[in-house]
Amino acid sequence: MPDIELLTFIAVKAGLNSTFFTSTAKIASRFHISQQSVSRKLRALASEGLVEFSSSPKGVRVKLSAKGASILKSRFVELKQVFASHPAPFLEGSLESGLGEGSYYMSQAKYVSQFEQKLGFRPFAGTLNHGVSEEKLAGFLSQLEEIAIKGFRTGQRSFGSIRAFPVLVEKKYGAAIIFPERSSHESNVIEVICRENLRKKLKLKEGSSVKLFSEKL
Amino acid sequence: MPDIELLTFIAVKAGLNSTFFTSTAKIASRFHISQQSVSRKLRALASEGLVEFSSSPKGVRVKLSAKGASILKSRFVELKQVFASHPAPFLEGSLESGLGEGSYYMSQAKYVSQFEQKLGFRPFAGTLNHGVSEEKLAGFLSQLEEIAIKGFRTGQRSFGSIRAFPVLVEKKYGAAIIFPERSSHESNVIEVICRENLRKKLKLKEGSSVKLFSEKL
DNA sequence: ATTACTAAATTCCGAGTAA
DNA sequence: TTTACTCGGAATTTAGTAA
Repeated sequence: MPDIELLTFIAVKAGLNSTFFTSTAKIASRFHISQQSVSRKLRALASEGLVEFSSSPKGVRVKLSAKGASILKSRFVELKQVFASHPAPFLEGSLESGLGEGSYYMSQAKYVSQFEQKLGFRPFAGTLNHGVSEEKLAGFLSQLEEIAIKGFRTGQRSFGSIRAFPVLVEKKYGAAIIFPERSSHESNVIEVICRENLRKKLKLKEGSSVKLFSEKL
Repeated sequence: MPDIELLTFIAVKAGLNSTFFTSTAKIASRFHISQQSVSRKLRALASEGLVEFSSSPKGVRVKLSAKGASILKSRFVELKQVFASHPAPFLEGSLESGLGEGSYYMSQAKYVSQFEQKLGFRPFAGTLNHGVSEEKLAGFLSQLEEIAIKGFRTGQRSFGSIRAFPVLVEKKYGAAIIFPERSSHESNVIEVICRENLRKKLKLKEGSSVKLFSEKL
């Protein structure tokens, strides 16, 4: 595998189209490796066709090749995908059947009172199961406020903490995506608690499309 | 030094904020190295504090740490400097003779309908062959949006995918530079598909100078 | 001052395998 | 199925130098 570190260094110093004159020793001290290694690595990049390279007792002259540039470009595009993505302003999903574990939480007063206090609404007893794309979910969640709902114990059992992300269903109805403590975030199905009985109010049935919006609009 | 390849892979898969569940064997086959090496490298990333990592007999769960994200971010900024610096606002070239392979594509309905849908115009049947400097081409392309045109099969043969980069000819006419799947990008001659018969409209002849502009003006 | 060869030291990798 | 340990061999690095 080509030494991307060094290739990137050359690209930054020389740009895409110009040559760059320096010495292997200078590059070596920049990377805290030996002069010999830089010499070897430069020749390796050249033999792979990633740079044009010539050396003399005066120093080395290096230039990115088209192939080298295209390798770096593809890495740039990858990282751009990570850092420069514009998170969607809403998350579209479809209603799934089933009540989900969440319904049970709604019956626990210690959860409900926290929801009321921290989310600003008292949730309807049922929850919506919402089928979404995992990838879009991650991007959408990253722009939401995260609210911690504490766990507690009753005589019988312990209830774990819950992570809640406030959203607006169809830009209107106060709601929150909830993740019980140990859930992985990797499901295609998320649970949504709502102020009202949205299943009725919006006449939802299985497969209905539902959009969740960020509250920051 | 940390394994940036793997770190980038994790970033692309998991994004900045979510966890990613997979197995060391899957990652291994992606990179063509052994399962053992992936295991070792993941633990190395974790011990350097670049990822949060846990493993079980079910698989591995990985998440980028803040430190890991910042390392990738700095590499992103470096590459941005290289590719997004001062790209030429246009690409000048000269009309070459010949029809090019592209003309044939224009006769394939499955390509044409995709062009129409994704590029926003139905291309004229002919293509322009445009002689340009390879170096300038790379820089110019880097600032353009890239649109994927999918390949397909007919009874007789298969047609590969095409990469298309929307441009404006002479700041006016909707067009796109196209690269058939296996072409190398390293030719001096690129093919341009246009909304109209520019050869007539602009009274072009062989050797005529033509300027392609980025659509983002 | 350079680059880069040779050889020794070091690191890295993966097959085999336990848990 | 998993992960990850051991260990022998492969690959990489660098010190010492020649040119």
